[in-house]
Amino acid sequence: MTTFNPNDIPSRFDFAEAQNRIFQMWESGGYFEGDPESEKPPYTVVIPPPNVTGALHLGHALNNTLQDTLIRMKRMQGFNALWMPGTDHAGIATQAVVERRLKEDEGKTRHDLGREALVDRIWKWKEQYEARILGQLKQIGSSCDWKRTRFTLDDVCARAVRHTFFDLFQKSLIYRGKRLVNWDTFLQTTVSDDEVFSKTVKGQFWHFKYPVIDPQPGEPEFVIVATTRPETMLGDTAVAVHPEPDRALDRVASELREKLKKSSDSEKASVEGQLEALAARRTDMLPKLEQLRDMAADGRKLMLPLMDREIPLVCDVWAKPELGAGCVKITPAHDPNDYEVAKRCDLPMINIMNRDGTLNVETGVYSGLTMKQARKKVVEDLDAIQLLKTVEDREIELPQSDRSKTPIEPYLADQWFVAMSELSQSAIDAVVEGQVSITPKRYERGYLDWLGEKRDWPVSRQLWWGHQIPVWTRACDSEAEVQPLIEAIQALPGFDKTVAAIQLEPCEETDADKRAKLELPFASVHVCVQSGCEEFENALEGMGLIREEDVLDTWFSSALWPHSTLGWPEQTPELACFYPTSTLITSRDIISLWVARMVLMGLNNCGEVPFEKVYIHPKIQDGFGETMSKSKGNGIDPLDVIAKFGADALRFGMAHLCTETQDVRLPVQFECPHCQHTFDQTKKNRILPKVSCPSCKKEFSTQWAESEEDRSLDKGAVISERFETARNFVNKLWNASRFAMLNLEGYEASPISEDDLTVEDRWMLSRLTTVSGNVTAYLEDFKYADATRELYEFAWHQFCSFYVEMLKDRFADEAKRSHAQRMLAYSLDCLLKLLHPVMPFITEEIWQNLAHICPERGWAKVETANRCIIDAAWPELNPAWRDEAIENQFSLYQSALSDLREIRNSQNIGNKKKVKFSIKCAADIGELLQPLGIYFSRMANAELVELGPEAVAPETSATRTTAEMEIYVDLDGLIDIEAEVKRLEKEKANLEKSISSKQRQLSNEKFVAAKPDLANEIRTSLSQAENQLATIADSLQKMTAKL
RNA sequence: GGGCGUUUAGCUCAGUUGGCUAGAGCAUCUCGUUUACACCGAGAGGGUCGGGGGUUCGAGUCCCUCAACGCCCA
Repeated sequence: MTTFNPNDIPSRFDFAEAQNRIFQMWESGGYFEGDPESEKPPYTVVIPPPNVTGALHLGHALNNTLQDTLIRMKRMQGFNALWMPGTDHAGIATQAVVERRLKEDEGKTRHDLGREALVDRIWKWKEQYEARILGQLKQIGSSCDWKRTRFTLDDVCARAVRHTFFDLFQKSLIYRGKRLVNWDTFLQTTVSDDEVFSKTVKGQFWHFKYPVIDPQPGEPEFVIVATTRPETMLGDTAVAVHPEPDRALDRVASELREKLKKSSDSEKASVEGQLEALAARRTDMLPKLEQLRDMAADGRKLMLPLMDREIPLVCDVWAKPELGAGCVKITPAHDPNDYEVAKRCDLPMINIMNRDGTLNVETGVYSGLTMKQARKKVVEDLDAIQLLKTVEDREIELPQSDRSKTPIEPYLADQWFVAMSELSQSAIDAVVEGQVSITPKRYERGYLDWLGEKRDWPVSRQLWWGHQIPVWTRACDSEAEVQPLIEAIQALPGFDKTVAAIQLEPCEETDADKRAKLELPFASVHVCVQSGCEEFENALEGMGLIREEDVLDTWFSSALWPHSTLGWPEQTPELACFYPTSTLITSRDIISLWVARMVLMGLNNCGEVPFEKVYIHPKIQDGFGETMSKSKGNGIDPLDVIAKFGADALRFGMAHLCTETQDVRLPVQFECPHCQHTFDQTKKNRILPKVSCPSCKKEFSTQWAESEEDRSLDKGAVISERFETARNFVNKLWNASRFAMLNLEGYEASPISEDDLTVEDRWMLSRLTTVSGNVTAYLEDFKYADATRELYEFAWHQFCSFYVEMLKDRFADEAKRSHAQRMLAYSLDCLLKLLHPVMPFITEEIWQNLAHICPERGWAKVETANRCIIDAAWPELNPAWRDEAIENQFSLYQSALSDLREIRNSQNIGNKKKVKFSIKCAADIGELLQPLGIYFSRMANAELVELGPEAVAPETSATRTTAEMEIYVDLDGLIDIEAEVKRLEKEKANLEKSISSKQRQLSNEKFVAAKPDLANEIRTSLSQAENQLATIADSLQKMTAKL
């Protein structure tokens, strides 16, 4: 071990070297570990598990910085802190990545591999990427208890999932039903709504004629319907007309008139045109629409062409009388709106599609065709029998799968649902009654509204990667089969209510003939099996029950995260100690998907809310106000920021941006790998595979580089200059500490008596007390920006710029040296601790360096410093040290100092030239300033020659005034009269403005009557300002005379 | 379409319950290497607080309205 020598400390913090070393020291020292046996009060945070596939982005950096800052403060405050880490298996996202890779590298689909082999591959992928993402979190400095790292698909979580599913199944809160899903025919899976994007494409709008069966005299022989998807007509089960076409047209017209009032001139013509068209329509079409409505009411039926199926004419508001023919064909199994109509009108739903997107047996001769082929044939066939009326070109919105980039087909499928009514209510109550608080409070509303809808939660996903649903099913063709089957199951060895639960799902189709035709069973028997009962599962399979292939929605396992990670359903010591957790920190887009579901699952499984507080942090956008994403090319990799600025700067920058109301805008720059020049990213250059540096003109590659040539170029980092401030602050702190250590030679710890404290010592103690109190309160309230602003201001502009500067004089004085050293060590100690939660690495490094010279610290009481800052005690200073009088005294000094410096600047007097000055002020003010008078010399190279009521202005002087003082700088032989006159004139104008505004206020009788105290304050400051004005006017006159 | 939020200096943001001449960082300009730090120090310039209306003795702050932008849910 080398001996520590402060002279060896470099002038810059080598964060790249220190970060890994320090992190390993913490981790191997067990500092991150929560102890379930501890006597200390617990404080728990569970990480929002990042997707295993994803690389870390700045949103993660922000999210984890905030969690780490909080958990580090709590750890220092003496809590038994546990930050629970882990990753999410992220169902479709992960499977899609691996499948795409399989396709690209080997030209295979998942079906070529089979379920087991594919899942095996995904696990391997997961191992690789999980290590990467956890490594990234560690680089940020996250003090998670890494030994406890969980994965939503590992054994512990799987047991919790299975246990929960079984419990809900048994309570009949899980059931199977039909639902229209977004079907990706390429991946052959459902896709959630947020994985569907809409694309505008050129398409056609076909108008068909459906014959009316037995039209009454005067009634039309055909009904016209229009569609952009002709092939879906094979699954039509009705045609709808509006029940009140007259009123519907009126409403549209009145909406248009409203719009006309508001619209600009350019829009007016188009709206007026629409109104006219509507009026014409009312004349032409309304009688026909009303007739159709009456026909529907009368039970008229239509003949569905090509299929020769009778379908009803129904009334429903989904039909839009203002559009097309005013009638709409209803295909319940393949259109979300039609699905709703079918539910309202009790229509049959005919599924016409196979899982691969081809048409099924329901479509007769069209069976086996793709949608595209079927479209062509349907149109041709209709045309052949003269039922195709017209075709028009039109732009249509086509839903696409975000994963496979292929069109989405709406599809009716068997799905498992969680019944939400009771569960939602419990989660609503938890927030309404205050067991869970959400910060900022405005997010409560979205949470409550979403839960209030109590929509059942579809939890099946047609994937292979995930928790396979633990239900075994057998279809029974007749009623007679059901009871014997159930009895046989109950008679199986080991059957027990704790092992298996049975549900009977009768077929929706009650007509036996139809069931036979559609090959539907009479009923399905579902058996849910608890975990760890493989023999029973085998027995079920022996009886012909087949396990459900679908897996659960990822959010199902995420919903259990706060308790599953602690070992539930086992009653582990961890669960007893750390549940409910304390705080959850996450982003707003998953409040309903994740936060709400955790609350209701926590209540269901544990009987207690999963966390007491939820903090929703801002989202990060680029300089254009767009969300950052890899697909836009504007995503900043936190590791690039760490490489350039250091982890502490990244963290401080993040926390500094984290304000209450605003999302965070972070202008994005490229950094040239050749010359390190940084320049703004634009919407143009951020999508290029290579960019040339405007400074050195050399080219570098970006994330888009694909060609061999582009990829051979060095890659440019995507960063943000916004972290410079934080990096500079890190450097400032580093150098202030370096200075301290260079001056602490011969340090001896011993208590300082209160009587020996100087004014500046008392000021520092007062400031430390105030700042530590504020920072603590801010962090407890999630006011990260306020906390970091306070620390920045204090550390830089008070501790460094004043206290350390003043200590320099005291170090030079042998008699004062030892005392000054002790005060410096003490205040630096406090400052480091306050900064540690936000800037853990540099504070740990300085802390341990400091320990080499000052192992014992403190002013009133001396104690041996903790070995590591990470678990040093959080500063809790005696509130009695807050001293407003001292802080005011200090600000007098500061304002005098800044006036002196301003005079130096405006008079262009070099720093090396010593000046003399006087301060004229009341006697009591003079007494306050006296002890600080010596510091004018160091900080402004100015000598205070006279102080007090008797002070007079020298013959040639520059004058400044404050409310309490007049400052005269003797400028004999130095003065730039013109500059001084200019300055005085400006000052005079300012004062006059201020005075007249005060006078105006005071002459306002209502104001003086309403706020007498405030009026008095203004009177005082008015008289001060008038005095200042008199002084300035006097000086101005003298100076002008010399011109 | 419904809900939430934002609009303050060239840029990114603060601005408590309405109250004295609206603040910070970066950028710009001027000066400066005095025993920590040029990733530094001192100073300066720069804002009719998105538009309009209202309440009030007094509005960046409260209310109404319009506009633009962002997010969430349909």
